[in-house]
Amino acid sequence: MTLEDIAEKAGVSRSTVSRVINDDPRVSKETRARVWSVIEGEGFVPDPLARGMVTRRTQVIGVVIPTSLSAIFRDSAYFPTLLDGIAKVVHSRDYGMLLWIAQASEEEQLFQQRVLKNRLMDGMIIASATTVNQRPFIDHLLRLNTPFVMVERAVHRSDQVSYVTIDNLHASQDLVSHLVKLGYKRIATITGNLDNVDGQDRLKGYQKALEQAQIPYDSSLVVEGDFSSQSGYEGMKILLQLPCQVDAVFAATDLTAVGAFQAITEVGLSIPGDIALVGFDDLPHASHMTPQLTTVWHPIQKKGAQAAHVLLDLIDGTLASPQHIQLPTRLVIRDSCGAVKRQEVNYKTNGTSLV
Amino acid sequence: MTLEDIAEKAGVSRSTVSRVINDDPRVSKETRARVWSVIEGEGFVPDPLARGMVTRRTQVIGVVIPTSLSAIFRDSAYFPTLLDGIAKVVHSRDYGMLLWIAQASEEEQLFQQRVLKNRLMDGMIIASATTVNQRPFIDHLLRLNTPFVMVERAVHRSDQVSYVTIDNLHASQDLVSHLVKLGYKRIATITGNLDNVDGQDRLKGYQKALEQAQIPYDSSLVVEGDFSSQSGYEGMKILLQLPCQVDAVFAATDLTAVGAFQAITEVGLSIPGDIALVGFDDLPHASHMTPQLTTVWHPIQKKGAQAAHVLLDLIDGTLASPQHIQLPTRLVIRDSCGAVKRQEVNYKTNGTSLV
DNA sequence: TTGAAAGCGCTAACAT
DNA sequence: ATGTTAGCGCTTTCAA
Repeated sequence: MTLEDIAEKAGVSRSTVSRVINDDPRVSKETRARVWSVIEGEGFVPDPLARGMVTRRTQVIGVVIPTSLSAIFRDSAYFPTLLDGIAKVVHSRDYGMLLWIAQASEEEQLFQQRVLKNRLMDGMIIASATTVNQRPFIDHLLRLNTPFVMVERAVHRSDQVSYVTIDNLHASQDLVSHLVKLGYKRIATITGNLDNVDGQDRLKGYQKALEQAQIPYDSSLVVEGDFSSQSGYEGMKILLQLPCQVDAVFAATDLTAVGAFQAITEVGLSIPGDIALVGFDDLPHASHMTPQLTTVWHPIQKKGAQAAHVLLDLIDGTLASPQHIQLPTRLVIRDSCGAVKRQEVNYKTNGTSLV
Repeated sequence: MTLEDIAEKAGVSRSTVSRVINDDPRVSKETRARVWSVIEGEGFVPDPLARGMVTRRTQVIGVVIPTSLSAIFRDSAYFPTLLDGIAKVVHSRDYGMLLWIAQASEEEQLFQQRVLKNRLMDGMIIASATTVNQRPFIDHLLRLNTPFVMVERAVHRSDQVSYVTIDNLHASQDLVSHLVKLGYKRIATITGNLDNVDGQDRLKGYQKALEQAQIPYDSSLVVEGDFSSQSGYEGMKILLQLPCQVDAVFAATDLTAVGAFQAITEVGLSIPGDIALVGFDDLPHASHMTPQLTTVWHPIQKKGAQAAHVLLDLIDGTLASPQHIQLPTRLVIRDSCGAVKRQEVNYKTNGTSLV
């Protein structure tokens, strides 16, 4: 079934059918109605390949989840939530979504090549990247003039790159300041992946909070993790061995907090009695734990949705690059920081908006 | 950059370049080498649209996550793990993956139409469906002769449909039989979505285990859920109100078990002391809980990988539909069923293979 | 072993 | 308001 077939059945030329399909005003009411009825009757859908060939548009965008973080994809609700937000917008604007998930075993470069080689995409969303490896990738995209949006603060060529993010630094700073205010003295942190801007900024926030409270920075209280729960578990083991007793821990993500939680529980210590624990993200994990986790909520789904909107607008030409969007976050105080005792707290009712 | 450009630079015709790219043997060694060097030198990649236009192949498959379960997508590691398995194979076989996630608010029919309308896919993987709504969808796919694979036992036109699944019925039966053997008398279940075959089969397994143990079936011990943790929470609340004391609960998925866990903990009861709790899936949740959850492990990632292989083979013509593949499962006995006390158990060392 | 030419199904410029 | 025509960049006959 082609345009030609429809044209014949409707007694018009194929250009007229094309015009009807593309809502070209230069078609009479009667013709339009007649053609539409044939199209509907036959259940005709124009071939996207043929159409793409001439318009140079595929109505497909790519969503890239790179090596460094694809393992986290499975264990945390972060990426699925982000994808959900992206999908919502992408589908409503009649686009498809080509998903690229890097394999753990694979060279990052090979992965990038595979993605870059695919010419089916009108643009792409980069759902996280390392500050080092993103460079050649981004340079390539810029050179090809492919529209793209990052879902974190761009550090490389940031003046030319669009992104949607949150203020990781200040959100973390406020979270750690909250611990300071509660009287904790030996506050440790298990960081995220420090190749990643989000990880870097969360560490900076921790440092700033201590600095502001005039607590001297102690590098032995900083353990490098990678956003995974395993790194939380192992990081916490290290912190528990320290001669000086740690009294509070900031895990760079809720998933990491889950790992730390397990390590703390295993040695028979209690939260927050012996050690306070806070996370970041407000994933479902956070409210399913006992005690419930104090954390930073941020609009993950909306982040995805915004990124999709920006990308699609960039593709449409409605918007010009670069767009730098920062979404608000919120400190969610629950039980694990020791601020509230024996009382259910839910961010919906108790959230303190800080941004 | 087109074939023509390469052809000119290499001093051959565009058909020859096409032959080189497609590994046609009818090209001399010398010509082949010369053409390749130009291709590489220019970083040329043939346009997939133009190519697809003539071959009727896009090197893209669709992965469909329908309405009924897209909410779960965010909260459970199930779909991400499945996607990871699919991606692994799909990418290694040089295919792309168009992801279709239904929106909660959206009509199921509209969603199906959107997916069906996209003619960019060579085939699709249906990652779960309701037994009712899958019918028109599957009929349509069959009519169009589109290759597709389901990731659950097909009930509609199963003789013509390929699928990759596990034996939900016997796995559940063995799990509940395990509870019976431990001496539990009033075993309840919070089911999965009963519109879904996996949910149905897990309930049937529960019923069979009781029947085999000659425990009379009590419908008040069966609460209908939908795979979500919230349904576990709410279902457990109902079970806790029952006049007769429930002593064990089979949640149709680990996520549901997490919800039930919370409800049990909230009223001050202990697991497994007061109530035993078992789940299904062996998601990361299961081993992160305290006590760790007794559950059924199944190869989710492999299920995705197999489905992808079958689909790609179907597209290649290497395989003929229908393929019915059943993957093995394993009962994972941990602490929450009360079989083991104060001792760490990991399925890697203690898993009892049942299939 | 290579080249010339037709054509996949559509859009868009041009003609009427 | 509608039809005619020329491609988009490939693969694939058919000829040589």
